[in-house]
Amino acid sequence: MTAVRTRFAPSPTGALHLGGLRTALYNWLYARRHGGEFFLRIEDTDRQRSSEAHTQGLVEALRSFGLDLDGAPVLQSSRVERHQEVARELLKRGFAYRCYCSPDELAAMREEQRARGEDPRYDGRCRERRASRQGVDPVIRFRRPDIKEVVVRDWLHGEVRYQNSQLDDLVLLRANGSPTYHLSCVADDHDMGVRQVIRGDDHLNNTPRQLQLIQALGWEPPQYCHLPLLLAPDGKKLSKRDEATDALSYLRSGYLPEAVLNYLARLGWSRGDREIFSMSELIECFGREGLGASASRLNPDKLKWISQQHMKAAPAARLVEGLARQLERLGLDPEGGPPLAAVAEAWRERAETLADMAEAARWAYAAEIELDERAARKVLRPAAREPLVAVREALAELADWTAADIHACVETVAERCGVSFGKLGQPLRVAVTGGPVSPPIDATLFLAGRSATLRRLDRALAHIDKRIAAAATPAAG
RNA sequence: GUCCCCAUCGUCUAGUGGUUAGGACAUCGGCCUUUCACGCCGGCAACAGGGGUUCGAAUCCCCUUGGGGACGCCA
Repeated sequence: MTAVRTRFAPSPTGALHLGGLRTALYNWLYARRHGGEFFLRIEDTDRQRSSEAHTQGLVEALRSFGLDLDGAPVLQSSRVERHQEVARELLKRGFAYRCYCSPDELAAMREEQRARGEDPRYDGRCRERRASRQGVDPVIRFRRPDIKEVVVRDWLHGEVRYQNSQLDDLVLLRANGSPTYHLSCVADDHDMGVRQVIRGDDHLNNTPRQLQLIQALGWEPPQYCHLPLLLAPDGKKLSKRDEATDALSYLRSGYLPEAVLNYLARLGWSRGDREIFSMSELIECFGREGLGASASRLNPDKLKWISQQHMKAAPAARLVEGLARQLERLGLDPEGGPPLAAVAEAWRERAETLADMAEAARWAYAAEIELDERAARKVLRPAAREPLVAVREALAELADWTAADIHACVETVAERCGVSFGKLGQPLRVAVTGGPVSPPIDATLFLAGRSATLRRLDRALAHIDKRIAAAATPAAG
């Protein structure tokens, strides 16, 4: 049995984006599924574009989604000495050489190649060079081995063959001595003991080069799995500028992390007809057999549905925690209103996200509500006055403010006034919540609390009276 | 341009030579109902095109088309 050690290796040049999160998830799931280890490596060898803030952001983002790491994150930049050592080793053993070509010279070379209709690639002009060039710091180039083809074995793509002639002598160390991607990636994976490299499809073409390097170093290559890319809903490439690609934005908008992960897992992976997975079920079920090879588009509607399914199943405590955060975002104070757990229970089946939940529960926490004009016009009409007055009285005298008692009370009043439950319930709902939509009326009044209920009923009654008065006075004009 | 990858309902997908091509989201009807939602029942909807192989292809092979990726002293 092979040991399982996976890693997620993003470069800290921006926030964690959805595609990256999915790659991280698959690596994490595979490791957890097989009792292996999952590492995070920050590929920050390009100091220009990397930032400390982004590194922190990536670490925190993974934590927010519950993808726990084995060991501390590895900063690639902290390993340059090791990379240089590997490069020197290659140099010593003749697998690499110093190249004195200037960037301008290389650009000119590529241009000529293109003009001649050839593929632009380094022609190896420094391969046999002995002498150094005055005042020029050389780069170290890998000496591509002289074999006819390289075969990449991939979980998803099977055997992918590359003609050696398509590969060229890649730069291992820059003129300033810093390592480039291929070198550091290969060296780090080896040193970290990574056995499964699960990464985006955009790396498939890099793999033959890395394989050659690994071979020259006499190391054991890892298993490869190149995942298809994620596309925007319109089928276009996911743009980094798009807000919807920032993984954390989904948490901010009130999606449960496990819902986002469930959704992402199912984009490119399946297990029969099953759609909903808890995190532990995901770990239990995840496997390479279920992986698909074609790119998939993001579908916000499906995400919402999955989110709702998770809202229905989530432990109350998780909902409460998230709801508190969302209420805070809306500037509402949970202290003044009903218990969050009660609100969460009332809405877990009718909110797609925690943000929806908070927004829908606004009336339960806001000091005052605003009457929805349409709803008020429709149900707060003169005919509703009498039943509302009656129910107000009955509610004021109710011994216990419980949902069951409220229900009985409303039912009794409706009967006494000769109207259906709904005919009384809807005006009541609009009076108390301001709008036409809320949980069942008994739960709604219970959540609003007695004093707010009575106060708002009085206001609604006043509203109706104003209407009656307006109708009595001939309209001007 | 060269190389590489991919291709089943609008979307996510099941399917691995013989199925009425299944499920889910969305959508459209209906039921339930105190509003909304949940839930339940039902409808619409797909094998990109063309060649092979085979008694038989969504499944295997080739070509075309379409989409994506890679061709850096970026990662």
